[in-house]
Amino acid sequence: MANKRVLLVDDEPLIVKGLRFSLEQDGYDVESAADGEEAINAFFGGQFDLVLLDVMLPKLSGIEVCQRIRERSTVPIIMLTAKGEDMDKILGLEYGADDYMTKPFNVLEVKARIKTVLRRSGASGAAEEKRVIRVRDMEVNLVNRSVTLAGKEVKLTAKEFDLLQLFITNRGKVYSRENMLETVWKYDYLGDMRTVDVHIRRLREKIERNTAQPEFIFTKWGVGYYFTDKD
Amino acid sequence: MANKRVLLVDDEPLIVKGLRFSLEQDGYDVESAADGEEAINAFFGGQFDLVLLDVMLPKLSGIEVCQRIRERSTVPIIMLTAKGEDMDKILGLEYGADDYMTKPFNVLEVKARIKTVLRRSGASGAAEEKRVIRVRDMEVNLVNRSVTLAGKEVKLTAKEFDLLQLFITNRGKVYSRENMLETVWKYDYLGDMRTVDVHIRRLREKIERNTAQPEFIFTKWGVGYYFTDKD
DNA sequence: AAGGAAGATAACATGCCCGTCATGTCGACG
DNA sequence: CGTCGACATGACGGGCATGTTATCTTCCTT
Repeated sequence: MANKRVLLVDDEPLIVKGLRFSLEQDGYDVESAADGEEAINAFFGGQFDLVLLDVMLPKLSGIEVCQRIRERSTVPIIMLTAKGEDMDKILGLEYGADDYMTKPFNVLEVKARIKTVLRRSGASGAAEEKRVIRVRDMEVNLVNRSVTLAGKEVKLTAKEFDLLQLFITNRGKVYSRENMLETVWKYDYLGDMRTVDVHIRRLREKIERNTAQPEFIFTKWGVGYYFTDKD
Repeated sequence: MANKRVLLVDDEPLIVKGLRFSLEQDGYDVESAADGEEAINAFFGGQFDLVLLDVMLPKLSGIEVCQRIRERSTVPIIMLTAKGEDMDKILGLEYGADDYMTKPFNVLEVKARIKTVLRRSGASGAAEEKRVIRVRDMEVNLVNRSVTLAGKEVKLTAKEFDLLQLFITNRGKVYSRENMLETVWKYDYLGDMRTVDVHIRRLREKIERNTAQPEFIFTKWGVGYYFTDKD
């Protein structure tokens, strides 16, 4: 099946970069536009399954773009709004947006919303993904956000679960710390890289029987971390 | 349309009482059973749209009951498990449960899970409920769990949002403090009633322009609180 | 085998949510 | 109109999630 095509409209290069990277990782085809006019041209010049649309745009505001698109299309639209921006009418869907997200967000959130919106619009297409992932005696329920190890529930914090989800849904893939910060943290996070180490450690303490000899999350020296289901 | 029928199986009267009350409030018909044998008899003696099933039961364990039901029915089943109980196989759905919840839970959670499971099983029946509720210039998005007031986002904590959700989806209904503790708090909460007052206050501070003259959440003297959309 | 870089670990700091308590204020009713 | 009980408010403290820093350990390179 062809990849889903996403039109990403934002004038902040940082956001475009981060989202493009992660969405392409997930098998979306991403086209981007940096202002309202570009967005309109791109949209009507192509075929898209979803539009991610910043509200505050040069030339033509996201709301206007949204309305213009809605005049001729029912494509799912997710609006991106800066915190504190006046969101009247967006949420109420008067302009036809299907969902919105407040900046700053993290990429995992965006991906989750995209899936929800696509599923709701019926255009999901993608085979229904696994809700429960098992690796040996670990079970991760992505709906519940719960984890059991040998049948016993393990309590993870939000970040720990996000990390585990990233790893377990991309087994074998090595993630650098930058990578993880880009995906699991909000995109405006500018803190220390060691933060990742510490979260990995805490996660390991909860899911590994022996943190010195992990069974799930491995260290790739000089690169980052990865998850494996091989013994 | 006829009410959804729920079979509630648990041997702890406190749980049965609390869930029964809240579910009936929401328009479910609730029948209950206190042990495994009763459960089987009740189930095959009637018609149910959903089963809530404690794992630890006298006479016949919840897992056995689940299996027996599955031999002849695909009714949605949500298992209730005590913390730390061995959940192998339950989550993996080997015995055919559709979801599970770890005790202690709060009633709002249970209701949310019930809706999800019913929707998933296609038996939802109920008209798709509103995802966004508007009262004057307040918008509450139950999917996002976000609230805007005159277009500006208001950040609520989990409990604050739960309270608001309870109120706004039952406008005009007066809730006593016991009532709220039963619904929004976990059922084993045994603390002070004043706790409710404080949460109401904090919620008011965020959504009321003037807490002394509320527009949304009113005090019913000697009884409790209620939400109204009237001016 | 030694040294240095990278990772693991421990300890601490901060911020937020939540519950409790003490005190202030208000509303119902005699 | 005064009193008492109920509600509102302010302040405090515990607990948890998260991030930072310092120190120890391990692994790779030479």
